Amino acid sequence: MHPMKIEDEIKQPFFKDSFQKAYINLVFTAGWLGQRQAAVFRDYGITLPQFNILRILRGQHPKPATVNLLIERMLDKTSNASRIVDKLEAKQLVTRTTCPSNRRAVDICITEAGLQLLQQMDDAAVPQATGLQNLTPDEAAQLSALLDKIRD
Amino acid sequence: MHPMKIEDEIKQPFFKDSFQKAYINLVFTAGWLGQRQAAVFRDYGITLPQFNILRILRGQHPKPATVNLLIERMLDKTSNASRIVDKLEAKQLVTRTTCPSNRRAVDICITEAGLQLLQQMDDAAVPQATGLQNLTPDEAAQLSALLDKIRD
DNA sequence: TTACATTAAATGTATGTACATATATTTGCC
DNA sequence: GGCAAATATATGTACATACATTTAATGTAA
Repeated sequence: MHPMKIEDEIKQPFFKDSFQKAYINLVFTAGWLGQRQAAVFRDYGITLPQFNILRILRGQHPKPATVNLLIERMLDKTSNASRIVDKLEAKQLVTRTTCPSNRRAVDICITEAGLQLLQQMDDAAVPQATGLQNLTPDEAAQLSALLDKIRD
Repeated sequence: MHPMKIEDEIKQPFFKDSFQKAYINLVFTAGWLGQRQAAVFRDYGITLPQFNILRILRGQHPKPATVNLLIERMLDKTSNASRIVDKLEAKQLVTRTTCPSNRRAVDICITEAGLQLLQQMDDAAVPQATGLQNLTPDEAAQLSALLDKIRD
């Protein structure tokens, strides 16, 4: 199931124009990458969004983070950080305590177990498996530039 | 909330390398585009996956499609076509009848109302609103080539 | 023809997304 | 102080994803 042009992947012989083709390719490839990543994370008992939140928390450690800070730094701003933290708390990878200085807010901290899990994944070079290995550094930069331009 | 480099979007001042940056940019941009599309579809009472299935069914019309065929042509192969068809059936945009020649399979057809909805969206140039307007045709082709290479 | 594997679709369960709303706390203004 | 607006988080609901399991129909081989 290796090299495949996008036309073959979705069995659509042609596209209206290069814009439609690029769009479909973009959505498809993002899903493709996400699924590969998810498969790796599954071995560690967490999901990609959970991993991303853990990573943010490690960046703050030993300082706590609030839900607001997590949302700010997440890739998907509209997702529900609160419920992702629920799952991490259930796995005892993070702790939740109401912030003493502002009792509306919640201080979220990564636990020792959480840090160990991330370390274990680092050691296995999991985050490096982004799946863009087929590009040269130059091509990766080109890709970033094109994507930035889309959102301008 | 317009031009923003990816560093600003997720408030991460720098990336490990151009691969990590391109990866994060790719996932973020795909989500960004998806959200814009979803907002447009909402006006028509359907979601993006529902729209994609309707489009496939129109391509087959007046021949029916099976669930298997839908999965083959969908962008996300692992999603659950059966349940997306449920929603379309509830809105009477498609019909489901067991295939006479193979009673395991189900013949799915787009209804007149479904065709009219798509026509209405065509007229409003909804599918054209892919959001890649900022690229030149050349850049769109470049983007497609890079994405194909990622999956090689 | 019965028995077993294969195929097509549906269903179950956990997770996440998207958006609206609710609850509690704090802040600012009179 | 008291009250309205703003803020921080949580909850509700609909939809979709991801993957395992189930149900029914078909194919195949002893």
